[in-house]
Amino acid sequence: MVPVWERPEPRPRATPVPLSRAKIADAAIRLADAHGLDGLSVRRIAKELDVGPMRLYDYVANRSELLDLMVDAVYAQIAEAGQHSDWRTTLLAIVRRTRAAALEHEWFSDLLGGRPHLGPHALAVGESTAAALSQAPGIRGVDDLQRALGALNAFIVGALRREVTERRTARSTGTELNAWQASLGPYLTRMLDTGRYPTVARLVIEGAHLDAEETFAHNLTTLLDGVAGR
Amino acid sequence: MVPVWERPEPRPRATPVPLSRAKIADAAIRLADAHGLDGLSVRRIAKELDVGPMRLYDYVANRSELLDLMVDAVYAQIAEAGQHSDWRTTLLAIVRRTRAAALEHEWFSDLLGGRPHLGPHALAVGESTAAALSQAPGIRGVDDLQRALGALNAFIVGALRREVTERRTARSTGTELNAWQASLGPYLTRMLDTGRYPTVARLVIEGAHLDAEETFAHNLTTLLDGVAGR
DNA sequence: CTCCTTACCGTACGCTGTATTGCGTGGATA
DNA sequence: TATCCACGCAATACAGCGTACGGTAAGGAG
Repeated sequence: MVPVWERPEPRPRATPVPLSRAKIADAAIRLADAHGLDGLSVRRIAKELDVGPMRLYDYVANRSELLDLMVDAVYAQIAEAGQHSDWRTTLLAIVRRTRAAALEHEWFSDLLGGRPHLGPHALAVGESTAAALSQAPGIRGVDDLQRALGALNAFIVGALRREVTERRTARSTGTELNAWQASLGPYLTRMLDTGRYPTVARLVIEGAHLDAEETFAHNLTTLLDGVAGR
Repeated sequence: MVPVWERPEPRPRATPVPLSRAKIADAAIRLADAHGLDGLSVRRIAKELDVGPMRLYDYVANRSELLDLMVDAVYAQIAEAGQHSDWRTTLLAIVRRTRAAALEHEWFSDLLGGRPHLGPHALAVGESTAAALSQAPGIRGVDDLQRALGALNAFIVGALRREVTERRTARSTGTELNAWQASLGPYLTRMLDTGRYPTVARLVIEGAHLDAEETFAHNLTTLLDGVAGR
């Protein structure tokens, strides 16, 4: 089976609102932004487009192909980060856009690292990243590049997942304040009061005020320094 | 609502095979190992235990609490990494066990970073990690520790997700060889032949032979050097 | 004008997680 | 020991999911 991006879009019939993969992806993204990935069903997308559920399967083979489409649409956003003069600013631009995209479309972080991203825009981002990284000092051959790329991607995936997860729990316990205070708070408090987790306790108590963006940037810098051979 | 780990297990009746949270988690883990997270349903677990589906809801509030239980069971495995004399070997031991667990239970990597891990064993692992890391030179205060912990966790989550994903696609295209060769292979080949992704092409062609474990260890070392202020 | 192909759509199936209802039995109490 | 009640357990039911399938109607060709 040929991947989604390669199949020709079925020629639209003379319908009042002809469908297209882009339209489907847009609707899906809108829904996922609003209700999360769990609230995203083929049927809801179809309803959003005023269409029977099975119509979508003329454009997409699976639900997961639909997710691929959404992911690549986000990569298109990310790919708009231009090339800069030196490798580091280029990388910083790409990563910053990635982070922005992940915070705008939180479901994106749920999909990060979950399946290979092979869409054309994902490849474009990968190309820019690899090209920039290959310019770094300390990257001598293909092996160095592959390793460094792995480290960078791992950090991005992990950090963004973490940040989105934190943001979500903060939101769910913020809006419904009693939830945190009535269940997890006391539970955690009691756990920490056992004295079995002194370091964690210190972290929870003393260190809640770190700015997420600053932390992200700091760690990214550290990592880039590391792979660039300092 | 009190979290799973805090609620008392319902006292088992005099049934031939009394249920327990541990037994449920075991069965669930067995099934998830065999059929992945998608093949894991409450009903199948119940059938595995020769029990009606709703029986499980006496021990667990919903499916996601069940996943929490499974995750914490894996953390119990990881927590067996003992303490060593210096911070670095301790960390290496923990991380190595984590990687082993993720490769043994591939679904674990799907859950990594997806929701806060607050089970008692997860907390224990967190404590060991934090305690070890706080001994590293270059970590001066709580803020440094929090940042470094974030970087380390991000790397672990991202790297393991990546590795498991690669292993999965390799397996699915290895067992069903024509699948890769007949769909993704040509697609990728054609994409790379466009010349739009030269660096990626170089990576795909020249650099497939890197050992996963070695790469992981290398990058981990780099990162630890970085956060420890070298 | 007729026929045939083909794009489309409604219906249906097996599955999911979970709420609810009712039964039967074990243990505490008189 | 007899009684009763509470509670452990099962079966049924429901809404929603992804998607296979078969009929229908419409467009182009002869």
